[in-house]
Parts: sequence; C-alpha cells; structure tokens
Amino acid sequence: MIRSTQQRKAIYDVLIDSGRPLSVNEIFEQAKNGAPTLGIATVYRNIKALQDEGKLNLVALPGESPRWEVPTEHHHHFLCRTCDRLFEIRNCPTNIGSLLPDGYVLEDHDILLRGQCRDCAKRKSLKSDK
Amino acid sequence: MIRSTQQRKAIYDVLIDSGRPLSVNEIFEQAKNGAPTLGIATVYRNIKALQDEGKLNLVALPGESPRWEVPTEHHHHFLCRTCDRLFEIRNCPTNIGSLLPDGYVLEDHDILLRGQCRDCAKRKSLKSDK
DNA sequence: ATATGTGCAAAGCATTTGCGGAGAT
DNA sequence: ATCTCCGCAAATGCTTTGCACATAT
Repeated sequence: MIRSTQQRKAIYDVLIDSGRPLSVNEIFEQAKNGAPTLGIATVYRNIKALQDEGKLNLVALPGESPRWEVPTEHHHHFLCRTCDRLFEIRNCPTNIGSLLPDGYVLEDHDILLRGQCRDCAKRKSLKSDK
Repeated sequence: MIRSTQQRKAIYDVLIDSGRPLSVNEIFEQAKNGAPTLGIATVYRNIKALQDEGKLNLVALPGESPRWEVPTEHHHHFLCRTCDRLFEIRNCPTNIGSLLPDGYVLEDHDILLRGQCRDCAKRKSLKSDK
C-alpha cells in the first residue's frame, strides 16, 4: 500500500506547480524546499512510483535528458534552440500512419519540433532590424 | 592525420553494409568479424571520429540508446517494440509546421514511429492464428 | 505493531580516459 | 622513426539497489 510521505508530496507538488516538464535534478533541487533531508535515491524511486501510478509522464526527448510532467491529453513538444525551454504542442498530425510501408503496425509516435519560440523569434527579428 | 586501420574499416563497413541504423553493441558484435581483437573502446572512439568527419550520423531517439547510420537524405525512423530494430522511413509529413502556434519558427523536426515491424507483425499473427 | 519509505553508501551500467605497446605511414 | 591507434583496465557519471533505521497506517 502506498503511503503519503513528506518526500513524495514535495516531489509531486514541484511537478504540479511547474508549468513545464522537469529533469531529475530540477525536481531534486526544488523538492528540497518541502523535504530538506531528501536524498536523490528517494527522488528516483518516487518519480518511478508516480509514473507507475500514472500520476507522472516520462518525457523522453532525442538527445536530451529525460523530464517528467503531469499527464494531460496526447500532445507533442517544441524545443526552443535559443532558450532551451520545452513547450507543449496540442495539435497532432492525423495521418501519421500513412508514412509506413505495408506490413508495419503503428502503435505510437513521438514528434519533437525544434526552432525558435515566440519570444526568441521576436528578439532575433528585433536585432536584425536595427 | 587519420590512419586507415583494420578496426576503423571493419566498423565503417558494418554501417555501410547494414541497411539500418545500428547501436554500439550491434556495431561491436558485427565488426568483430572484420577485426577479431576489437575492443569496445575502439568502437566508441571510431564512431565519434567518423561522426566528426561527417561519415556517420548520430540517430538520437527518445528513451532509446543511440544508433548511427550512413548519412542520406532527410528521413525518419520506425522502432520495432518486439525486436528493437530501427528502420528508416523515407516519407515525411509535409505540413508539420502547421502544428505550431503563431510566432513560433520551425527549424527542424524529429519523428519516431513505434510498433511492430513486418517480420514481428507476421510472427504475431501466426501465433494468434493457430 | 508492522510493513513501507527513507537516506546512505555500495553496486551496476554504459561510456570515457590513461597508458604502454602495436601498427600505419 | 614517428606518431596515431589499439586493447586493456581504471575512472567517470548517472541510476539502481541493499540495508538498517524511521515513519505512516
């Protein structure tokens, strides 16, 4: 049976309060505020437990360290190359299975878009304008 | 100056001959045929060197160990959840930028499809048929 | 009271690095 | 002959695990 501990609450609250997916170390550092004696092993164990319970989703990105987020509906991500922030993209291409050759069975897909977020794109266009 | 060694040739040839991206261990195991005394450190060192020379591309996948492939034109990948092999998908959705909210600038994208490859899908349908 | 959770330290794993010797030029 | 490259083994860095104590129920 799953117990409600100070550590687990601190870890979960960090993800609830953050508007974006966080890495192990971001969670560790921030959760210390709510659980000062927190050890890194406890963070790993609780992230995994929360994931198994369906309360957190693993966000695996190609070439990036993993992050976790509070589950929402199916979505993808946009990574800004300038500020390194990760954004949620709610749209999803509907016809993705049509890319596959005959005989292949599609079960899931990940899409990561990269480029400049609104803020960084604006900042860059200002620079080149002057 | 870069030397042409038995080990480097064996490693590169494995990638050239394989029709799909390979992991470090796949490369290691197969390259032993051409270089029996091969050590794993040499594999890592040569993969990195070949990548720096532009002769290999790193294929970074979300939540999967990295693979390398001989550079070709833009494409995506399909990962079989049963046999863990990675396949190249030559098609690419043309309208991917339309997923983005206004103001975001798209520079690149990664797509990973997951499911059952042709061989594994066939094997599973045989099992459930009998 | 008791069984799960925690913190610590040690163990695992994949990858990298240092080093003496082998091999390509 | 020289200098890069190799294989080995040790060193990393991140994650997991074993264990004894703490704590939620």
